[in-house]
Amino acid sequence: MRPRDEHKEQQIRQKAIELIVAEGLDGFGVNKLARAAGVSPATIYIYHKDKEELISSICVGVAEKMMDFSLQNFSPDMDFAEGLRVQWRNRLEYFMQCPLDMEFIEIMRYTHFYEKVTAMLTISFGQILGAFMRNAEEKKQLVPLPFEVYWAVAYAPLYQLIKFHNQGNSYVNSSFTLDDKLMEQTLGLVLKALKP
Amino acid sequence: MRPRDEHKEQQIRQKAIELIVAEGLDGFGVNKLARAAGVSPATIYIYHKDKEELISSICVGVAEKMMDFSLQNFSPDMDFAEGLRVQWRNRLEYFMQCPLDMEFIEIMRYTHFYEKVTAMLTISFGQILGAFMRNAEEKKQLVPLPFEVYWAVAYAPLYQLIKFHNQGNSYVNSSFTLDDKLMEQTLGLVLKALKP
DNA sequence: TTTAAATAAGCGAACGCTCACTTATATTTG
DNA sequence: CAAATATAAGTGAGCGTTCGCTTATTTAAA
Repeated sequence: MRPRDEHKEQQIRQKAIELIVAEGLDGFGVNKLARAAGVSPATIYIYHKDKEELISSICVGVAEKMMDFSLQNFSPDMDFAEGLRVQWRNRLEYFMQCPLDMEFIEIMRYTHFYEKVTAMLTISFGQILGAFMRNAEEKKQLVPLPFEVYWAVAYAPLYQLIKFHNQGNSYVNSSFTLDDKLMEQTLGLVLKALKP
Repeated sequence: MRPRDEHKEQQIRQKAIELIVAEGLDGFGVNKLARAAGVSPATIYIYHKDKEELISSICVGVAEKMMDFSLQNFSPDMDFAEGLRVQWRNRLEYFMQCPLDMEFIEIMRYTHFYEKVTAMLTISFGQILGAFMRNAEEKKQLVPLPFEVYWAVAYAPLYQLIKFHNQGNSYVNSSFTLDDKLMEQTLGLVLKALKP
């Protein structure tokens, strides 16, 4: 039996992300991908049932990687300010290291492919971060809040900054670069909002 | 000369939004749209140069409508807390009245079609809200901040709540509905973060 | 150790179908 | 009639997917 060339599957996944980020979900095609990855269209169908499953599996793969990354050096028992800072740092570092992954996920977020990702995140992410929130509340380091309100205040600002950075400008400034100082300044405001 | 049936153009725009929200940008086609709107494909090309321009113009139209709506009863001279509350209320009301528009814009946000919208928003939105921010700073009702940091803290949480509402759940709760009380609670936290 | 059968990877070419878009024709107004 | 709208019926291009075949590797009988 001829063994798989793992490099080929890697190429397929990598080029798929690049193509979708560059040209969007429309404009992405299996034949185009095959040409870009240097394989035959038929080869793609050895690894994936169809186009749907191909995109889905890449989506879930990237999301898993991102989740693992953002929980590095993090524990739900941490003090609130410290734990939130670790997560902000992790997300920022991931986005700096893998900007393509980040853009890819943003594109997928509003497609039906993302439902599977949400299901996964709910299980792994939700449990850990739910515990983190409850612990912080018990230690009186966080005002008691519905989870959604907490999440919206605690994380949405960071993602918005990353969005501004990715598009390179905001509604008033014609250029914008996110750095550590800006992140700390924003995190400071968020902590001010959430601390009792 | 035979006059245009304006109802047809309206139908085309409305059904295009419905189709894209229901099936995503891929899965959206001119022939499908024609069938849904009850016109011939060729009729669409009387009103629009090509598919690109069709989507673009709908996108800009919706964004303009949304922007006008969110600036109702608002002036850059308003007190900070009051002005921010008016904007949050307007956005929430718009989203309650036109949930399809909101989902449509969210889908378009990460496509190249959105560049024209960003350009438009930068001019109209950015100037008014930039002025609002500077005024609030001068009145000592808002801590001095880079515009992007201000925007991320002031608006991103609301959009995140709307996102949770649209998808009907969050990472820990299996159902979520955004209402006035939750909005006020979140706005309270945001104001706490931004006030000196 | 040799070698042929077995098996899965991999490929180029093409299939059927849908796509964005056009053409030829009819309809409806001033 | 003149002129613009509206349409039914296309068009070629490109899509996802499959087919018939070759290649690389393992297995195991001779």
